[in-house]
Amino acid sequence: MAPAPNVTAPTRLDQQELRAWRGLLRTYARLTKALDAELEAAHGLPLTSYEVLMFIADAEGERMRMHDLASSILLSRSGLTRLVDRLERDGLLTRATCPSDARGAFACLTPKGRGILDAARATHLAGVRAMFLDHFTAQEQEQLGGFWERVDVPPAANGA
Amino acid sequence: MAPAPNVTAPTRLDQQELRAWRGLLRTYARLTKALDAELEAAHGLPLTSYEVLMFIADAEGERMRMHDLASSILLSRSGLTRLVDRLERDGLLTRATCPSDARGAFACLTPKGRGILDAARATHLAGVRAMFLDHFTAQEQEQLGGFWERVDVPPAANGA
DNA sequence: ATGTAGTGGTTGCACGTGCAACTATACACC
DNA sequence: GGTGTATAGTTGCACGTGCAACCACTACAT
Repeated sequence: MAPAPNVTAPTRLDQQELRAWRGLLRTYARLTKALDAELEAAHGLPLTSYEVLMFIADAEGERMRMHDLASSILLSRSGLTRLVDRLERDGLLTRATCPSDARGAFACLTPKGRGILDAARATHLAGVRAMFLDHFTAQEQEQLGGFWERVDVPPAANGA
Repeated sequence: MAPAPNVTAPTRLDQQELRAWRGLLRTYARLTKALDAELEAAHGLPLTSYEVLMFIADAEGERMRMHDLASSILLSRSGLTRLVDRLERDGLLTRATCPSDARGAFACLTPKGRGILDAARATHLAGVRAMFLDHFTAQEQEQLGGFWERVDVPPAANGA
């Protein structure tokens, strides 16, 4: 009912803003829920556990410092501690103290962890593609990547 | 429909897939966390509570059925029950039984709830714009909306 | 009317998470 | 060498959430 979609109502989101924003929320919620369920069903592995294993597997020496791990998977350090506890209990990884810094601890992938991860990775990537990536052309994926980068400026500083 | 990028490594995401996918995860995590903190700091209102109030406020008669509310904000029904408990305790809304169906309950906005919501809405929308929407042109927002719609086909059926 | 299935909402319980406090180690400075 | 500050990781605690079981009511069939 208005010629100017954006300017009319600063106290409301207009139609396209709404679609862009709530779509993101919806998509994230649905995808992560579905992918988590899929992974859990196929390998008894929650999504967060998968992410930990994946990051470690792709790191040099198949081990990572707790701190780096926490920031990689966007989890608090305490949250990671418990998560690693569980994974260690299940034999998917072990802790090792860091030789150069006695404060630090490594989380190291075990062969069992590697095995489960390899299987889970196939499932998960297929899921990510089927539910998300395959809906876009290569060019659109590129574009999406650029979109995220734009948004990802931490505090201020929108470098013109 | 691309000659190469996708096909190379089925067991890994290629660079652009990675950017498109992990960017989504990152963006969602960062934005919701920041927006939640902002809202909490400014009005003592967690993001989920805000969403409940917002949906109710925009509904006819400023009231909504629990079930509809739950699906709107992507929360389990039990989760919503507790959330509404809290909001009711804080006087932001009240429950009312449905006259036409005695099983049903309405969640109704109170004047206090309306007041807080109005204030919170300004904060939140400004945040959403500053952190997200303003990084895109109107056309790009439109495009994003289309992207989400594509992904949002529930099970199969990718209607050509 | 009476029974049966289905739906709306709430409760018991367990789980994953974050925050703040704490311990242990590293590093800078005097 | 000793003191103070920062950092790595873990623990106590409380909170929000989902699942499954449950109750209340409706709708429909007999």
